[in-house]
Amino acid sequence: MPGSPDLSVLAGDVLDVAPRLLGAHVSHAGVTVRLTEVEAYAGESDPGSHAFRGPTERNAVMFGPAGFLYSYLIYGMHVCANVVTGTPGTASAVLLRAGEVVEGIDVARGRRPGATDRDLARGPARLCRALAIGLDHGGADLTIGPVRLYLAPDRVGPVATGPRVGLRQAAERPWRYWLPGEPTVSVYRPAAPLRRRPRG
DNA sequence: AGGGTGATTAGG
DNA sequence: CTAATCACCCTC
Repeated sequence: MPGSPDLSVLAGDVLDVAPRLLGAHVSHAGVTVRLTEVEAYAGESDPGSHAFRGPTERNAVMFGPAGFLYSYLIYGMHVCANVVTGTPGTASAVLLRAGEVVEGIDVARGRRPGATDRDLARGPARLCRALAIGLDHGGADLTIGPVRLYLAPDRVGPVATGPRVGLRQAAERPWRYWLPGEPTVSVYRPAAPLRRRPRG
């Protein structure tokens, strides 16, 4: 259910905004997902962020105003989606890591053959697949569409935090946020160490 | 536990 | 141009 279409809260600090996105709804092309897990990326001050080394063609939208979509291709196969936050110049964003399909589940099933309902949007690339979010949607205004974001009108209960998934840089920052107890929260191994440690 | 896949980026 | 890297998912 749509909350407020006013996304001005996204202009705040990304560490405040990220947990507020839990419980928000993302809608596109017949499917709606309720977010259960996100990660904060703090732009040029964050070694884990795509914007750490400054503006490039790919990350340009992150340097713009809040409320736009940053989508990118990872490992030659998968698309991941972020909501741009903060004020122009800050380049911060929130990665949409997982959610529960609350609308259009038959459509989502068709896009994720073989997946269980729990896994339909469990993981950032799976979430994009279930929602049919592609690279073309990068730069889209989330208040106008086609991809729409509806913030949760009220507080959503307890929020858990922990290290972000899959990063080798700044892996210790506890900037992953999720709704504890939700079955749709993604679970993946931490990033592999650069070199194997000597046995011990 | 291991492999697929191709854009993006820095550097010569 | 080359080579390294990569905010992942699937299958074995």
